[in-house]
This record gives sequence, C-alpha cells and structure tokens, in this order.
Amino acid sequence: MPGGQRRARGRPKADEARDLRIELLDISRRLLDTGGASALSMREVARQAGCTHQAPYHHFESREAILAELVRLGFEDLRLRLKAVHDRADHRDVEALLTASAQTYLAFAWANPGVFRIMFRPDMCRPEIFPAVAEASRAAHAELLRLARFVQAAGGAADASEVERVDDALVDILWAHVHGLATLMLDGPLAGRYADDASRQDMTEAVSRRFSAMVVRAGR
Amino acid sequence: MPGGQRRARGRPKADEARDLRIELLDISRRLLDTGGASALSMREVARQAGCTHQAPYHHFESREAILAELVRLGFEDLRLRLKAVHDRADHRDVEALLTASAQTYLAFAWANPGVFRIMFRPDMCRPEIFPAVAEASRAAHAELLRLARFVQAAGGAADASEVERVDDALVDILWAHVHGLATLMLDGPLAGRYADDASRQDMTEAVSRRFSAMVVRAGR
DNA sequence: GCACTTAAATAGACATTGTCTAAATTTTGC
DNA sequence: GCAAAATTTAGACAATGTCTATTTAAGTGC
Repeated sequence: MPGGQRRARGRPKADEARDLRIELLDISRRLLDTGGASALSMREVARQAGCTHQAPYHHFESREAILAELVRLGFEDLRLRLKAVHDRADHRDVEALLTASAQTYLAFAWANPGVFRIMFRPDMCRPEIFPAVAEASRAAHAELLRLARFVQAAGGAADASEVERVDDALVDILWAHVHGLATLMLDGPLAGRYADDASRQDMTEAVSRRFSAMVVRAGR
Repeated sequence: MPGGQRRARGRPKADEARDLRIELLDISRRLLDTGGASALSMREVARQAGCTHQAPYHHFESREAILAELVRLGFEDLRLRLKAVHDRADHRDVEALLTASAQTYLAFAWANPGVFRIMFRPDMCRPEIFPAVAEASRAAHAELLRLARFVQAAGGAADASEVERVDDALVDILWAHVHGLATLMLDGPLAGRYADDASRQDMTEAVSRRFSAMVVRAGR
C-alpha cells in the first residue's frame, strides 16, 4: 500500500463521486489502441482507474461487455460520420460523394484503430449476446446502402429514391474497398506507407479518388 | 485420473512415438477455426493432444510461436495458390487473370478462416519477433505486385516485364478489394449472404468479375 | 425522521491460463 | 557403453476473469 490514500470501503460520498463508467471506457479505448485486445484486461483497467478489480463489474457485466459498448459506440460514430458527409454533399456529384465517404471511413479507422480492429470480430464481442451491437452495425451498414443507391442512380441516370432493388455486388465492392483499405492501412503491408499524417492523407485521397472514378465510370 | 493409461514420464519409446509438432498445429488450426484466437490456449491444445501442458513447449517456444507458425504457413499457402493461378493463366486475358486471382484469395480465406483472421493482426503474432512471418508475408505481397504489373501493362498495352514503376494506388485497390471482401465474407455484414457453398461461389465470382471488369476498363 | 431498498465500492476466494524450473526416461552419436 | 540431446511428466507461480460476501452512502415511502 504505497502512499496513495486508500479509498473508503463502501459507496463513495457524493462530493468525491466520479463517472467511473466513462473513465473505464476511456481507459479501455486507450488500452485497445496501444496494446491491442489482449492488453485490455479487467484488472488493468481497474488499476488505471484507481479502483479495485471488482469495481468495474458494477458498470459492466463482463470484460466482453466493455468491448461491446466500445464497438457499439464505434458503429454509431461511424454511422454519424457517414451520414454527415451524405447530408452535406452535393448529390449531383456522385463521384465526390463517394470519395468523401471513403475518406471518412478511413479517417474513422485511423482515429479509432483499437476499436476498429475489433468491430468486425464476432469472437471478440458476440452480437448474439449483445443485440445493441448487432443493431448499431446494421444501422451503419444501412448508411452505406444509401450511398450505394446514389451510385446506382447515377449509373442509371435515375433518382436515388427510385432505386428499389439494390445491386448487392456493387455494395459489396464499395464496402470491401474501404474496409480492406482501412485494414491494410492499419495492420497490413501498407502500414509503412501510411506512417505520417500528411502522406496518409495524400494516399487515402488518391486511392479514394481513383476508386470512385472507376466505379462511376463503370456505372455509365 | 479416469481410465486412460498414463503416459510414461520420460521420452516416449520409439514404437509409441508420434509427430507431436504436426498434431499440435492441426489441433491449433481447428481451435482457431471453431472458437477464434481466444479458444486456442496452450493447455487446451495439450489436452486435445493427450499430453501434459508442458509437452508443447518442447516444440514451440510459446503460444505466440504456434500462431506464428500457422500464420507463416498460411502466407506460404496463399502465395502458392496465387502463383499457381498466375502460372497457369493466359496472360493475354488480364481480366480473367484478375478474376481468378480474386477468387483464389477468397477461397483461401474461406478454407482457412481461423488462420486468415490472424494473418493481418500484428498484435497476435508480432512480426518483429518472428521474422519468418514477416518474410512470408512479404513474399505473398510480392505475388500480388506481380499481378498488378500485368494489370498495368494491359492498361498501357506494354509488356508486363517492362513495367518499372508499379502504381501504388492500383496495388492498394486490388489488395484492398480482395482483402476487404474476404473479411466481410467471414465476419462482416455479408456473412449471412455467403452461408452455403453454392451461393458463396456465385457471389465471389460475380463480385470478382464485376470488379475486374471495372479495373481493366479503367486502365484503358 | 426512520426503515428499507438500491447503488457503488472493497475484499477475498477460486479455477484457468502462460510459462518457469526440475526431474525422468529414452534415443542417439561417438 | 556412455555422455549428450530429445522428449516428456510434474510442480510451482503470478496474472486473469469472475463469484460471493461485505460495507458504506444515497435515495424512497410512510
């Protein structure tokens, strides 16, 4: 028991209260970013939060529940970012919309590497056990479907709202592109090339532009 | 100690010898496929192999070393598959070559889901600690670079061997596409659509074809 | 204002895990 | 035939996830 004043045994008094839940999430995110999923241990989180190893259990049912909440928030964040791009965009320029969306996806992955890495790993936080995660994932996916509809409409020169049957292959191609790029940028053989912020910006822009042009040209 | 005859304490006699190393790898692969990385514990492997929890340490330095070997073999397998496609292909039809390569990548991921999932996770088996893994990864990457060279040559109507400066953005797009698709097929929102073998075949073929056509058309 | 419930934390225990060290037994090289 | 290497069992340890029990403070109904 080195120096640090021992916390009282029961519920803390009102004036020394804090939102441990938020703190735990922040610490977990940091651990995930710097050391990967294996670095996020319940006890390490507790240690960094300055509480006993059991305190977190009052706020989260289990270690997996912490991951689940982070993933849920991650999908929600991603969805909002994509939605913002969509809402602000000039819908007549589908190529620009596509480019901006791709860059947004990549920016999200870069800003939240730890969470991004587990967002698509059902073994890390099982969607059947955490339905809120599944729902958030669906919602983010829906945002991408909306984008695909616009791309399709641009190809067929129709209005986006009139596109009924979404072209699955196109959606797959779009999603796979950004997702694959994000993965490779973080952990793959491209990691080195995306080291500093400036070059990463350049790269993601170049690739996104090139890809969008390809897709739109193919649609015509 | 239920029924099962206890193994002798020292080195086993020659007639009851077995290649424990191979057995451990097989068991590990199975655990990885069915339960994810967290299901692969040193002790569970040992249990399934019918030895004590320390026996595996003679064949692998650590748990991570087992993962490293599986990943190394995975990259080697992937490289050989891609090389086989390349060597057998009609190089005048770049679009077909591209489609076949993409399908090969997806087929590999589908056949080795457990290993594939950790092949691009440097936190699971650190390349700086296992240089053989880094090398195998580089070699597989090189195979993809070769493919990109052909695609570029087709665009410029030049010979593949004359392509000097490889177009980074193009390589990124190619790799990202197949990698993203594989990830989403295994764990992402596309997982459901790729449930049975037949539909998966159809899907991967359709998407690969569509994508290849896009890329080749953009090159012209 | 007081009893009761709920909230939020500490404390201790347990099984499981990765890995270290030691010991045992067999095969192999000379 | 004997020392060295190979292959295994056995026991110990610290760290982890989580269970139960306990303690104290905050809210709630009468």
